[in-house]
Amino acid sequence: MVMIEPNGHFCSDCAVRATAVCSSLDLAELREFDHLGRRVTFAAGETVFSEEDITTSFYNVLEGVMRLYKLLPDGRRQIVGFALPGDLLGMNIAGRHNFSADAIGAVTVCQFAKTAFGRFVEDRPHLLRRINELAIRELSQAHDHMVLLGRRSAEEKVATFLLNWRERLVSLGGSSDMVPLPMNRQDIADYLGLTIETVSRTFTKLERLGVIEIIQGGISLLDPARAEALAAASRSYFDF
Amino acid sequence: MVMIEPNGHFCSDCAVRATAVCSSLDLAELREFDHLGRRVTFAAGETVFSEEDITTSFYNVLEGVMRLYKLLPDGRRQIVGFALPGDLLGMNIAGRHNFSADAIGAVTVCQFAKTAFGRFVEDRPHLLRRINELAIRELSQAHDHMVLLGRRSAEEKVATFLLNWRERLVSLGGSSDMVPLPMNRQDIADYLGLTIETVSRTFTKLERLGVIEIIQGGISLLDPARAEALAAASRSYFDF
DNA sequence: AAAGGCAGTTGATACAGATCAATTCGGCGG
DNA sequence: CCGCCGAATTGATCTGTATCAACTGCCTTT
Repeated sequence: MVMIEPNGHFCSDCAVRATAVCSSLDLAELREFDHLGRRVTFAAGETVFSEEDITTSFYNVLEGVMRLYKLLPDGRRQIVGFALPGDLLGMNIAGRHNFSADAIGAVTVCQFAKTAFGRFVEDRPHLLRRINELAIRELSQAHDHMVLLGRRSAEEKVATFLLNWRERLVSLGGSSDMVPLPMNRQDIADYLGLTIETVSRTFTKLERLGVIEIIQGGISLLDPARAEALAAASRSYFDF
Repeated sequence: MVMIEPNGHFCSDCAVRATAVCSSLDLAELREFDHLGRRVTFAAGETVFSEEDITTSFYNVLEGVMRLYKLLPDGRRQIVGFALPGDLLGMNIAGRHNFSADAIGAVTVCQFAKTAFGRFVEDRPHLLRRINELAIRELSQAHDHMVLLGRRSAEEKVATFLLNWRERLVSLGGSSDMVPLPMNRQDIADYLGLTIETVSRTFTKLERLGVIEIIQGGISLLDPARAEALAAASRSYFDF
């Protein structure tokens, strides 16, 4: 973990300015906000915080991808989400994180001391409303993911994952046919409630079907419509 | 759906006063709040709102149990949660519910028009903070449920469900050995990502093990410690 | 360029839980 | 009290995914 420029950075030219929590702040507030956060960088594989830890900070992801996960005592892991630039981490009840977070590849976050951040939010209901909005959006995504985990087949899971991941990257300015997958197969398996072998086989199957092409560090989405059809729970491609 | 006493009720003697959103309101605010909500009753099996519906109201559960679920186009169902007295429903993004809600047995809710409720919240940050707290608590529960759906065996799922359900009922003043199950086996199956037959077999198994006794409308928890052991992911009962 | 190592793929087999099919139980109307 | 009907249970069998095991390919180190 490396801290850079404790205060030498300005929110006004931050990359995630438009999408993150801070989108609800005006210029005067932003200037104050500058002094609250500090940029911190984590190397690939480093743990940013652990499930049992007492929450002392909020984190705003600026660059990179993180895996958010929970472990069972015997080592089984469920990844509850991947965090991308603009995502806010650290909201919790009872003062403890409810999942762990690792950097996948290098990650830069904007870290806020919980107390200072709390004071800042105190008399800014619009910021609180923005935080609430983010929490509810996440809750909604969590519900969608429950459907996937509880009721979808391996093929549907993988196709859905690829499409959703692509959509998130597109909304951050990514291309729509090349889909980078910075996480490894095990991460994908633990996200989808599958084993690494099943994920691998399903990728291969989708490739054989001409839906995707497996390339270094990701996939190329050859047939998005077909992928949608495989992801959806419709009985067949053309039934209505 | 039956509306009773549009305004003849008082928040100050509401059953869920202490646990619901309204716990953050003072007496003066409560008096104002009286005029915002109206009590509405739903019969067993009635749908309170559907996933596609535009959100026009918030609902505060006063009595009864609701199932919250999402459907796939081909009819597969995932129950994302059960709502009990004190729970707040209707928080959403983009103005649409993100799941459907049915009454299991008779249900009474306190219904608020979204616009009026929104105005009331507007200049009451403490209420907003309370709502945020509830949203984050639900998000945390959602994460726990993802672990269950993605990484736990049928036996662990059922044992975990029974313990968690009991805990919720206890916190509402229920007894701790008799656990009523107002939902049917299909509901439990759709909540746990299992089939009805697997749920039934697992209940029978737990009964054979002497962990529970299956009784009308619920179970009796004979051996809570053993149930905990089955729910947890430890390798064995006594492993170090 | 060879060697080592880890991530990913592929194959063979096992098994938990799904599916299909009766059967039993319990509440309710006549 | 009897017969009906939906919910729950139980049984037999099937199957999707896990598990166990080997192999491949790519990057890294020397």
